[in-house]
Amino acid sequence: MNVTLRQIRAFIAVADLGRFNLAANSLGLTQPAVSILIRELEAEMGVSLFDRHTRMVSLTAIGQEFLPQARKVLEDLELATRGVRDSAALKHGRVAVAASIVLAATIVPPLLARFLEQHPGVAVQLHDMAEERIRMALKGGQVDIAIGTLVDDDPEIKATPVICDRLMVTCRADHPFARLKQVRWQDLAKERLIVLAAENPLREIVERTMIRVAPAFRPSYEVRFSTTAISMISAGMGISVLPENSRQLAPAVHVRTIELVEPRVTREISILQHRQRSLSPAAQRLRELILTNAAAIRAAHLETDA
Amino acid sequence: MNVTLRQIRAFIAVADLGRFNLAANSLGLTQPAVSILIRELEAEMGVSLFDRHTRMVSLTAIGQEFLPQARKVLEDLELATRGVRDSAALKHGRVAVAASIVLAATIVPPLLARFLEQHPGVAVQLHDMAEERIRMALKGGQVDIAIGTLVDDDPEIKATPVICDRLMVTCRADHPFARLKQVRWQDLAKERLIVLAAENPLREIVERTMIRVAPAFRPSYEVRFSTTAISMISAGMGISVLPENSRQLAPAVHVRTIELVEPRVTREISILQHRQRSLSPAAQRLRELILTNAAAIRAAHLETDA
DNA sequence: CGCGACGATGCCGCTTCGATATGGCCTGCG
DNA sequence: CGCAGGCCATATCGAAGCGGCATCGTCGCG
Repeated sequence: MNVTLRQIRAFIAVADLGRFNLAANSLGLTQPAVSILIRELEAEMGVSLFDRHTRMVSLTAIGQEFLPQARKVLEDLELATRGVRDSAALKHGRVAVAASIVLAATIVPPLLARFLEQHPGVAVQLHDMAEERIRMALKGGQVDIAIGTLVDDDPEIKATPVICDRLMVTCRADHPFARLKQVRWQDLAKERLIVLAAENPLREIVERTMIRVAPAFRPSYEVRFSTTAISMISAGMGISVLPENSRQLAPAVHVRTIELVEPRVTREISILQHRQRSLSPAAQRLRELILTNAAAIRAAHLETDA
Repeated sequence: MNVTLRQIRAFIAVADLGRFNLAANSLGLTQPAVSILIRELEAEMGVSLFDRHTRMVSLTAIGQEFLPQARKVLEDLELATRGVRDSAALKHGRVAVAASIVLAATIVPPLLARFLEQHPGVAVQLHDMAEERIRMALKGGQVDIAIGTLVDDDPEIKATPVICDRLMVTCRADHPFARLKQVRWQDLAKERLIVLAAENPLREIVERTMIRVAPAFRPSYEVRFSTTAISMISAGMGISVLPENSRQLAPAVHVRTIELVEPRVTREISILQHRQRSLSPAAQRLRELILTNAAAIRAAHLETDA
């Protein structure tokens, strides 16, 4: 059994048009070609599908039964391929992107907004999650791409750097630091420092650096979310070391961010993706958009805050 | 747009088997051929459907989306063509059916008549044969289906019950029994009983029952065919226990059938078929027709006789 | 570090497909 | 009643598509 699509297309055309040569025309073939296609199909099925009167052809009972089914097969195929093509063309499709809570609240939304503007048919899901969970979400396939920091190299995950995020001191406007242009890490040793919970990759970075300039130093508070840290700063409970981006989370009036030097510490924010899995067209496009726009968008944001 | 069935078949095979060369094997092609088919399909759609890691291939998100739809198209096509082919077979097929001599003379012919009315092109053969030979005819493939009784279960034969046939006393109109509504088995003990030959399954049933109510009883005559038995009854030589259906064989004026109780004995008449062999469309259709019509036809027959 | 498994690619022969030409049949018209 | 015009079937030939073979590149495993 080897019915071909060409045979079926010919069958439908002849059934619809009632003449072999008309059908041939509509298929861009010649009449003998159609004749042969129909003959093959009939041989395949072991029945004649058309009654050939000299003046025209008409469907046999069996042919009539077969026609709607043949139509449906062709339609379904058409639909399926169009679905795929549309996904490819970003007319629809979906992309799930993960981002740390801070990034999901700062630089990511404008990027997604721009993406959606260009591709309104695509469903975008933003999963904001703790940094440390991103890796698993990528591996598990819950998200297509992620925006975040890769602390240690993972063979399964590919990272493409997008922007560099400086670590800054965040303190209240009435704190002595607030009037300085720069603060050194060792200046932090005398302060009450609010740090993030141990699971957060940022904590690791802060600790590694502090240990070099003030080995005996102990943080005063430990919180899970940057937003909490900022609230505490705002309440005068201490200061914190946070990525530059978090500045956008702070109520601008009460809190200041000051450059932190000796050493300058940056962390790379990258687009993360599973190394083996290829990106869907939508994800692919979003990735490109992020790569080309991220710097600009970030710059714009910091400016408006400053 | 010109997706071909070969491409789709290749796509499904690769998706299922996870390797190009395995898929190629299952399709009866070589690996490069499959490679090209997939490449063409992907080009057609404008997306890659598989991620090729060296060790194996896996579906992309879009591929996963496409797979079930592709499957459905192929399945629908398969179904449609099979439908047509079946219809074709029903147009000029043949079916051989076996039935016991009694059934072949009573309920079977009207069923075949109705079948032929609906499917005039089908050649139907009715093999009337002794009950005990039916099983071999089925196993040997001489007949497609049979109508009869399956005495003991046979693993090779599948039985679908159609109607229940009561055992009745058959006697001449001037016999004392003829005026009764019911006769008990033990009443038979004093009669001259005509029984069927030992090969006939019915004989077994009659004997088993009689032995319980009259252990010492011996039949007076033994014949091979029910028709013979009825002729003998008609000649006043004795009475017999026969299935209700045989009544139709009796010349109505001279012979009566009376209900036989204590116990009521019935035997199931089933459609028999070989368990392994699948039925041809014509046989399949005949089987359905018997199942839906047998009861009605039998009822009609008994009524006209009564 | 080399071997083996797997997919991609290039080349060649064959099958298949379709166009052209032609023939047969029926119908409609003169 | 015969001829002309549609219409489908058949035959032949050329082209293209398809599949097999050989080979290459790559990655993973021992």
